[in-house]
Amino acid sequence: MATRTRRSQRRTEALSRDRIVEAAVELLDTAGEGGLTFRALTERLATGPGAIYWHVANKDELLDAATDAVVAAALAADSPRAEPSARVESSARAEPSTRGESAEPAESAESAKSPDSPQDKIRAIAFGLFDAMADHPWLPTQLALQLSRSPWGSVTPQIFENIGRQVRALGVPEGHWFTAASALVHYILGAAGQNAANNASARALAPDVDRAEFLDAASQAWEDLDPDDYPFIRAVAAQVREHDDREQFLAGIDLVLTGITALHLSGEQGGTTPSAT
Amino acid sequence: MATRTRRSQRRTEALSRDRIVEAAVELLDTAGEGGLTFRALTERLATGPGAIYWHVANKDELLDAATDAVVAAALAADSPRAEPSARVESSARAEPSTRGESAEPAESAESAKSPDSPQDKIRAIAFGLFDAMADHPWLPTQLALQLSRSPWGSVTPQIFENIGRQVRALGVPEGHWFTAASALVHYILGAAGQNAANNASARALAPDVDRAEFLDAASQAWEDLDPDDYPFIRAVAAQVREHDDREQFLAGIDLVLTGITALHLSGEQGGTTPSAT
DNA sequence: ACCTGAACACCGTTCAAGT
DNA sequence: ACCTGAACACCGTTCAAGT
Repeated sequence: MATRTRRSQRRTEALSRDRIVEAAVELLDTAGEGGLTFRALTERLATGPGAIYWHVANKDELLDAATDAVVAAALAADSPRAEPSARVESSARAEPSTRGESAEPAESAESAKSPDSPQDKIRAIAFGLFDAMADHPWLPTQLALQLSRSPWGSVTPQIFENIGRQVRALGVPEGHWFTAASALVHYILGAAGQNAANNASARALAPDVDRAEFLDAASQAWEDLDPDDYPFIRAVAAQVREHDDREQFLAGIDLVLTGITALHLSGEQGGTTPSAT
Repeated sequence: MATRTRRSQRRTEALSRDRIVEAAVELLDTAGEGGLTFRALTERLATGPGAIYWHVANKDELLDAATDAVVAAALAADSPRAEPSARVESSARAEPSTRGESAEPAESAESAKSPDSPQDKIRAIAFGLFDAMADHPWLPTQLALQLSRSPWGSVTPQIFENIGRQVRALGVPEGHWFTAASALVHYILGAAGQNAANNASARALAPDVDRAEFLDAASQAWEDLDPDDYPFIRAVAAQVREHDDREQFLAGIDLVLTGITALHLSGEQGGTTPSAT
């Protein structure tokens, strides 16, 4: 059942790489990672496999292109105007604690009260990716796969560059640029991906229950672990349940930002690498 | 050529789940991610597919078991005696800068000079995973896949628990346990995986050149990017080339540790989550 | 309880042939 | 230049049958 063939458009608009990628994203969104096959794709696009292979080298390239497109859209979205909590929908209470709480998060000397400080821009980028992963549950996996296929593929540099510019704007000494940007990128990708995976799993376990209810099921799995083997996890399980995902995510970012600021407050002459530059 | 069937053992020892997992790991190590097929497995174990399916539900479960085994070994290795730089081989110079440099990395009040401070233990766990990924290039990918399949699968809790205990030992207030442990785990997994991917790709590009030479090729790819679109990446590319991977990895960990310490120096009453515990 | 191996359904990819 | 669609090689998984 289901799988309504929306092929009613009757051969309008010729096939193109962009249309194929677009169809691939739709297929991934609706049918999941396993739903993207060349047969499903040919059916949706009303062609044969050969037509697709004329525009795209192979499936990996297609997946990379789909990943690229979604990430690029996420990075572009927060560029004009940062809308950090625009999508917060059900958790509007995230706003008050979103700002200036948690251990004075690293406000740099100069651009502290500016509406778009580097910190704010970093948070905006992070939430852009966070939301993209929530919208496209296959993104984290594909991101990881592409990263291991070709670490200098198009996506990683995109993210790294965007974060890196803000790190530089933060006033971090050049010797620490790579370390600081890496720490941010890895945290953002990892935490956002983890969160997306949590949501996907919870949704799978309990298809149509309320958010609160499935969060219950999620941390329940942690609480079911043997208390002798996993005392720490058991201890944080309850904590996790009570917390808003976005709030938690933001707290982690601010933690890393704090570390970065502490770094460049300490020594200008390149701490970790005495022999560098 | 190659593919020497080491099946000369002549049907000794019966089939078991452990033997299958062991064979799977060997296959993954030698033939890569695509090399693990049920046909290759049956050949190596001299049985039929049915025999394997009696011990293992499906391929995903087999991959999960292989991942579990390798991660468990990595986590167990640093438990008795921390040997942080035991494998450093070519980069012995990592030692002097490994300690107490870079922005005073978070030495907690009490157990500061102890041979096995929580910080040291965290670093040991991190390098255990770092080395495991270097030995098993398929690990990062499988780790990511398992994470998105079932976030509460056996591996994540293992890592989280190990790191978490040290976070607690660090004196972090309970309200920040999850945030601190998350930041560490995500950085460690992300950075170690990225590094492993870099090595794998460089090895693929230049099969048997020296380390220095392939690092060249690696950062070369970054330097080839359009300077107008990627000014930041171009700027750090040279920096990356000159740095030792393990040193860089450690610097990131210390950065996060610094952020964590700053966190709990600021306020004991649970910064991010006013309503928590 | 544990293993065999032929068979099935499905998938990515190719390619001679058309327009 | 762009598309068609039958065909190929390969893979995960099943299952009736053996011991």
